[in-house]
Amino acid sequence: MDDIQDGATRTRAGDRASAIREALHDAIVDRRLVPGTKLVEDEIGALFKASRTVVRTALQGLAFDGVVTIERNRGASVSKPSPEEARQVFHARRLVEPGLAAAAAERATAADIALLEAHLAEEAQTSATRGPSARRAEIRASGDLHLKIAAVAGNDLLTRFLKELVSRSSLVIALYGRTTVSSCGRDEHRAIVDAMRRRDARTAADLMRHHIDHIEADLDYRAGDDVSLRDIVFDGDL
Amino acid sequence: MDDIQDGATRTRAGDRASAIREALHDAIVDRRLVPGTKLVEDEIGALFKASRTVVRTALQGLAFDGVVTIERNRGASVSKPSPEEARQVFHARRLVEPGLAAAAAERATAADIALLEAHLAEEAQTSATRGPSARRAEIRASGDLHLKIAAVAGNDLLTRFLKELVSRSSLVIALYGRTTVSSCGRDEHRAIVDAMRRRDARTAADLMRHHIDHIEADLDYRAGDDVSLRDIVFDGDL
DNA sequence: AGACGCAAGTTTGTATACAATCTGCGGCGA
DNA sequence: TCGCCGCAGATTGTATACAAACTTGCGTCT
Repeated sequence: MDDIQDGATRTRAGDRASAIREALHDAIVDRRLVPGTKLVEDEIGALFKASRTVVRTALQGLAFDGVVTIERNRGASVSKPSPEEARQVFHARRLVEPGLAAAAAERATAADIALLEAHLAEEAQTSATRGPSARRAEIRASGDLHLKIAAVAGNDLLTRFLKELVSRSSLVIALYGRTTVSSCGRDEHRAIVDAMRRRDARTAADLMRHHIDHIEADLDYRAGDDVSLRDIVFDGDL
Repeated sequence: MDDIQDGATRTRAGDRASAIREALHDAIVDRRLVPGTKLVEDEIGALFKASRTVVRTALQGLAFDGVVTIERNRGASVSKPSPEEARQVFHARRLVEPGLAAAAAERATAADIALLEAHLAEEAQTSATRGPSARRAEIRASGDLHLKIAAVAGNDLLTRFLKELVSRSSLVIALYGRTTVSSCGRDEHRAIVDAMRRRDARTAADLMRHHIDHIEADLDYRAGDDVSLRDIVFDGDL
């Protein structure tokens, strides 16, 4: 918890709580803050030069996003989704995203497609680069495409919900991901966008479904299926 | 804003913010608080004998649920979804609920079915009763069945999301509903539960889709498509 | 008479003070 | 030596005080 301030989208002053919230949110989905990290109100307040009052509202907002967990009298920490929660995240994505992809395929304008293609190009570029910050950019970009598709579909509620799902996915992958990244294959992304350009809603939905299956296939949920502890202590893989 | 305190599920002391939040949430979906009502922090604080601090967190929570809108320096008020938002709510429900119904049909145990049937019985009873409070109970119950089905499907994330959608639907119906209630036909509810007992996921999903269509068909989105005012003043229906 | 502007009152935004709770360490006793 | 009790530090929960912003109504000027 050191180089966070930088990432803050220095939004208009006045909504400082939102600024802090976004900065922390970014740090979490980027995995600069790993699951389990304690988030002490005073520390964050000092970091952003804000009183505990505004830090608190920021943390509460993150708790609603599901990326932070608040326990009474225990404070806030970066969420550690259980395997069960992780499964539910992907179940929800399988249920929602194909429909979103189909809707996007039907509604996409030329400008929308251009935006998505630009995103693919950017993905290709960062994946060529090496280094930890490039890798972070890659992780983030892979989730961003899903959000951009949702935006094209044009339903703000579903977009917000998917944003939550993608954020949680980032935590899940951090905890249970086998390979550190790879996962969100760029080829699959390209295929989905291609289907959209062809206005092929059915195919876009199918490709999206498989894509999500592939992401989840890279996970290994054995890591304390109940509340862990027993498995962790006596198995010792981790 | 008078007889709210009563409805408060006097939950365990300690989480007073949640108690206030639930009480207000109930009051809103019950339409005891109509869209547009201003929610002043001091008033609510006096009502619940709590400081503005806890009232604030409660209101922020409701804002995340989407049933309350907070404008900077303007305070909180019960949300007034625009026709566009209303359409998005039902679009989201059409996308999510059939899949939820299918999942519920596959997973439902005998106990689950019994619970849903009990709910149907209760619905039948309250719909026989007259009076405003019975009508309120009916409105609430009709939404509750959808949530119970989601609970059977066993995905907490989707259940939470649907809870938000149902709450917003209540506001939408309050604003754009043609008939005051009727809408959520009990017959359709029964048919859905029947399909679940038969483990007929496909039919359950189809019935749910049609059911949602029927609910939305009872709406009339012409009612100030932009920001109203002009229409309201010069049309005078209301 | 109408419009503009100022000032009082109301309401929210933020900071800070105090109380309650939890955590960890050290001493005491078996 | 091990375990339990209790105190001290740290951290959160709640209340309150003060500052900033908005709203409203009145008075004055044109």
